[in-house]
Amino acid sequence: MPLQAKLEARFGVCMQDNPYRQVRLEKLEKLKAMGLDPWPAKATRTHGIAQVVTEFAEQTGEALEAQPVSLSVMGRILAIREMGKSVFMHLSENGQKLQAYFRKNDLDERDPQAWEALKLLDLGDFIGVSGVLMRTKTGELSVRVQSFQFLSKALLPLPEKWHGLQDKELRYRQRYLDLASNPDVFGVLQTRSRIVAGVRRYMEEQGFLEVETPMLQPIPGGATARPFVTHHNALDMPLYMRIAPELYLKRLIVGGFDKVFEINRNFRNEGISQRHNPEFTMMESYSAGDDLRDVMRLTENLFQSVAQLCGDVARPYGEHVIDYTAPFRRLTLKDAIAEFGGIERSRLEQADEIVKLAKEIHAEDINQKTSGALLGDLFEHYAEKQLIQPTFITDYPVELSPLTKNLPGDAGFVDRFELFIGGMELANAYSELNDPVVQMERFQAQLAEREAGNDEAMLLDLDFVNALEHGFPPTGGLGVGIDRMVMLMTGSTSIRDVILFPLMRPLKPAAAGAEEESQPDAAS
RNA sequence: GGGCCCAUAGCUCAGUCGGUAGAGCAGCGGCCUUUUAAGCCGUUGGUCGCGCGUUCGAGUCGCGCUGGGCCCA
Repeated sequence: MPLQAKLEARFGVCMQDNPYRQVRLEKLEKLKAMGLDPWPAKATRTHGIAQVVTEFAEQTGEALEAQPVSLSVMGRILAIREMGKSVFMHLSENGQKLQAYFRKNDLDERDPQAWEALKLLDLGDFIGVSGVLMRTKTGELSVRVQSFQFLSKALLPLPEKWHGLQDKELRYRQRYLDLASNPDVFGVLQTRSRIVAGVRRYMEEQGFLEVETPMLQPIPGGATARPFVTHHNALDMPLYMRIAPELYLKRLIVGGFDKVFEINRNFRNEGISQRHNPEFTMMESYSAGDDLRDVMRLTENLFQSVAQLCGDVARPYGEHVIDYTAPFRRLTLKDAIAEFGGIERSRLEQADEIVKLAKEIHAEDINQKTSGALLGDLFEHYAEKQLIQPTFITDYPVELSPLTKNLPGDAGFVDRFELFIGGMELANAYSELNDPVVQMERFQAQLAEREAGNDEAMLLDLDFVNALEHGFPPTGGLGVGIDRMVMLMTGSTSIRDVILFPLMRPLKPAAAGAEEESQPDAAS
């Protein structure tokens, strides 16, 4: 597929050569000659198509004849079936379809040139139709059109009506065409919006207050990840796109809020995969007075509630059916390694045995890693992908969790869970570390790691420690990956299918133009 | 980062053993006043992703590049 040429044909210098566009430009001229406005400012209508489809779903043809319903709707033309002196079209609006039925006699009654104008309609055009509802022989609800109006003349054709747009690259690059021609895609992304609304409603019902904290941060914190760097001109300082809102949300707890949450984007400068997009959406919450057990209940009830919102607590995903009925299974990290790796549990208590096991799976940098970090590698290798049904993994090594409270009487492990579903990490939660002295020690350990070359290790945020010094109540914190939640709920295997505009590499170094623009800006 | 695969008409896809490129949809011209991927007749449309090579001859074989997909780490 000559993608470059195609996109140039759509956007670039060759656009005038597109024969489809030429034909439509000629139709456009005819329209204008007839005194019609191809792009009027407003559509006059009485109903949305979805409204008509649901409101009159049960009305019989006889009922519609006995008591005629006059209405006006607008939609995009998705199909035209011409039959001599009558024409059928499917109009689409917001993912719903309604048939329009044009008869020459009907149109002629109102406007002698309407039939001629009808022939200037193309697939992809938006029109408004006014008429009466009817049912066809086969029972399809239709508008018998008395008059119609151009609302937008499309100059380029939509993808094929039956197969839609299949090429994944084109689908992601030109999502508007994907949405316009693939009803399933439209449905998934519509469901995403409903899920986000459902999460928000659930959190509010639990007494949480939605807040907004900085996306541009001078010190990126709250997670171990590489940030995107940007620059503030007026202050002449580097700023970082946030990798997590955690440290700011916790400041709000210090400030006296008892239950807060935020649904927003995080940005991590790492690779792209079926489960990773550089910008992704998290719901993060903190509730004062709660510990990890409370957060578990909050989390499992959230997932159950969202699954119900999507239709059923048992939802298919790939070859599995996932049951979101709370409570979810609880399993410690070590028990998970033992269970799924078929490993003697006692070996996981001995540092030298852990090293042996790590060597067996060819873990990286074994010599530089602590036992705790190696346990993390063992878990990833043996257990993660096996965790299909919702499972809380608990008791994480402290090395992997610098912001989490220790388990009582155990300096090596912390009171944290991650929720795994469908082999993916869906949520991450802590009993939040609220001892400022220990927090400072943890930051210093992270700095040491950074010195040793780990550029994902956390940076010291002194103001955050200062906040803790003023008193931070026991708090349960939670982060939920919204994109992955939508993947599970909609049966999508790639995160790109649940993000409207996933990041794509530009086709050519066309960003050259953008660079030229930004440089004088940066210099000013 | 490693491996495998894909790129042919606006879209969806064929293209055999290397012999000057095809279908359906869409478009254009006709016929058809209840069609449903409407149907029937005719017809336009190609930098076979880009480059180099092998060959008398390359969509097809080789190498490189670009973009994408899948699997693995």
